[in-house]
Amino acid sequence: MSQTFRHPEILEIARRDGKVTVEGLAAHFGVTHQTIRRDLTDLAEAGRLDRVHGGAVLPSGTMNIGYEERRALNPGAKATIARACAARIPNDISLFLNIGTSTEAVARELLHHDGLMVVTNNINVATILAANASCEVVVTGGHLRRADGGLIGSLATDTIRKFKFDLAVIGCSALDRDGDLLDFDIQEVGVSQAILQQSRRTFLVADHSKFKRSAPARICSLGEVDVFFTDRSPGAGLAAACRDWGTEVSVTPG
Amino acid sequence: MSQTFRHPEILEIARRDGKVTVEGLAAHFGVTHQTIRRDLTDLAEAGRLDRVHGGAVLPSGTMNIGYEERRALNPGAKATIARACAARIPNDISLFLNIGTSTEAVARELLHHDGLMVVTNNINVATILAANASCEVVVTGGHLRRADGGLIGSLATDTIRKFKFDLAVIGCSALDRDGDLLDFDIQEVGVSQAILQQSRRTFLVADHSKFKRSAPARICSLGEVDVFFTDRSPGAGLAAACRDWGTEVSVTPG
DNA sequence: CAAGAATTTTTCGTTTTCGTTCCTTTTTGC
DNA sequence: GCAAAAAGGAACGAAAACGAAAAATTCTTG
Repeated sequence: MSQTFRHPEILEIARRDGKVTVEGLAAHFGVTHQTIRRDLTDLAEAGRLDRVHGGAVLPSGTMNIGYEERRALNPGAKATIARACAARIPNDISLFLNIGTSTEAVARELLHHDGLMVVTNNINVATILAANASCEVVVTGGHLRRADGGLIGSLATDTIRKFKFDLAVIGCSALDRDGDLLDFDIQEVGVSQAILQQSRRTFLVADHSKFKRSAPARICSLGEVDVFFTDRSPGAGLAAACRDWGTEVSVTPG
Repeated sequence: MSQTFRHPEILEIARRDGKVTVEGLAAHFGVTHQTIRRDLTDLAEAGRLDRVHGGAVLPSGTMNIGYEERRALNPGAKATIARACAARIPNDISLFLNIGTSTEAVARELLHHDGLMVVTNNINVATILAANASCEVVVTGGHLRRADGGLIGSLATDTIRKFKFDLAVIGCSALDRDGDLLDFDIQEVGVSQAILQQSRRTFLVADHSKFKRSAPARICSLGEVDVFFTDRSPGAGLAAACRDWGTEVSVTPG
């Protein structure tokens, strides 16, 4: 099979959106439908995509449906936040990425970084970063939470305690008015706290939908975070609190 | 390979833009297309870039192409062996599945089992079994080997030693005439040996293509395996040896 | 400076890609 | 069901890209 510039990009789009259309790709690349069809046929033959009428989709798709839907939520905002975050991550450092769609988006933006040593308890992050050959990927052990591909429990925390990271990039389920990072799962909270203990700097990535939600378990305060990447201003009260804490807030509207 | 000053810069541009064109590079360096083509050919041969018509792109990186090809090899035979193996695996036990396309096939056949507790150092197995809601999946930690999605190194062996399995289902890279299980990677051998130590019973799954190949590192002898699932008879000598060892051989032609 | 080596450019025939056309298959609206 | 519309596929020619080898240039090194 011959190679084209378009193939890798088509796969990238497919991974991002879960599907691609002949129409959309033809417009995107400025080529005819026939050319796109040929590309999709090639990729399908190589088993990289499943062909459907009008386009193609990712093969198999074992992942939880709810999770896929959640991932499709705010893709633009998430990607923008992730890009801003990735831009502040230097090459050649050790890095932790935890569970969450936002951190997965960061992983996707790190595909062209060099010399990273990434530890993660998120099986999706591991799969994404496997594509970056210059990146060493370490997976913590743990019980697989099928809702989101997270690895949790004592196996995960034990492994994390064996490392010391230059930087941790974490997500959370909710962020309340007091500036507390919250999560639904107490086990995941334990993992997150272990991460914070073992890292020199901490970035939080969370889009504005997290402002409104609530969750039962407290991870830590925003004050313990070095930079908070989001897509909308968190409100006057929280902004003032962040100034006091010395927490930088990076707002990049999607 | 000739070392021109252009090579590093081409790679830099490729990493920045994700791709490079013959046209663009020729203009950038002020040389002819032919010269750029030679550079790209060199870089592609060195595995630093993937050549495409009109230029080159960053290596696709995703799970080694060789792995995808390997998975596509003998799919029928692998599935048949896996089915025979899965039929001998009871419900409600603890189970280890290690690295390899054959064990992945077994995982696929276990999707309808009940109450399993599966530990694996294979990220693909974890993804496959995530679809089985009645199955608890535990992932060992470890360094991600992008060639096949395996998790290896001391993190993996340490985690394995924390468990005791009712059954281990393992694959191997090669199986020689003396009945020794072999592998290419010494680290993976360490993991496999740890698995054998921690499990009460052991199943080996290996299609006949493993009979002809060789590999440098020895895992163990077939004698330490309880049941050997394959698709062709391993030959008179080995069959006799298995009888002596008390190793059951299950041949299911694909 | 000159011979020799290495690299680049030029040239030219071959291969690949891509748009166009025409027709078949699948989906959709009634 | 049936017909219109959308998508798919095969074939062919023009244009672009490729690769090999000869010719020209640049770079060593004595």
